[in-house]
Amino acid sequence: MKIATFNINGIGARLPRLLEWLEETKPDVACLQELKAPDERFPEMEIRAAGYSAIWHGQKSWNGVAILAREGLDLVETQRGLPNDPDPSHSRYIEAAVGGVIVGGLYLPNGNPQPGPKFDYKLAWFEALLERAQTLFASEQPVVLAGDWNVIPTDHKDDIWDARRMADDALSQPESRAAFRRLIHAGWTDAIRAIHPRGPVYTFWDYTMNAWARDAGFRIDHLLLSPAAADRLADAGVDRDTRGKEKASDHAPVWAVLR
DNA sequence: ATGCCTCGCACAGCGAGA
Repeated sequence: MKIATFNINGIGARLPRLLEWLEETKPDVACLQELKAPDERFPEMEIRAAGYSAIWHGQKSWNGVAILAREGLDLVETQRGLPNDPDPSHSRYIEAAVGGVIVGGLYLPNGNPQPGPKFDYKLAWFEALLERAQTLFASEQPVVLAGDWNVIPTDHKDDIWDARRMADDALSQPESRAAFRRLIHAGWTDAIRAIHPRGPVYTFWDYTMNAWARDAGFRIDHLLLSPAAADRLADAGVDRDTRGKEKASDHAPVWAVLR
């Protein structure tokens, strides 16, 4: 089963690219972030015509998450919004049981500028996610937490093209990284690094600064696997080509295959 | 140090993204 995550940066502007990507890469499950649309503007008909059922948690202008499942797979919502979400007005989490796997689709707050209230919110939201992750972990089911985590795990060139340029950014702060690392220490597996232990693997390239052409990117979109899911991990990667197309999102899709 | 670009909203230019 191939599970992907893709921050599309606007379902309205990105729908043609999204449909093209679904057709080309055929994920079984796709977590989407940054719909930037209220529930009633989710293009359910077009998604269904592409061969996918969907659940979504929209919001006007900002945030918004969805989970798509290929026809034939039962998609059963298990959570909408995080329990103990510090600000439920943000639509940042949706979770479903699909194909025997629990899939949590998340859009972690960016947190800039830091320090400040937005960074505090990022850390508070992370705490609520850690609680949910602990509950899911304890279930001993195969679980995949997939999304835009807005955390660059390390300063290594393998995760970021130039750590100094991002030193003051919320994405690379020690507090953000510590929260991410707590999941790794608790036994969650970073699918990309399990398959590609070394070498640059970027998932985001800024629209500005000619970042894509210079490969000035970093890694913030992750799939974290519970032990029962990690035992089945066969492959993982980034659909870099998607970032190079016209009218592309600034994120590329990331995926993992479970046996 | 700032803007570089893009999105949504709404129809100008701004907030937000990362």
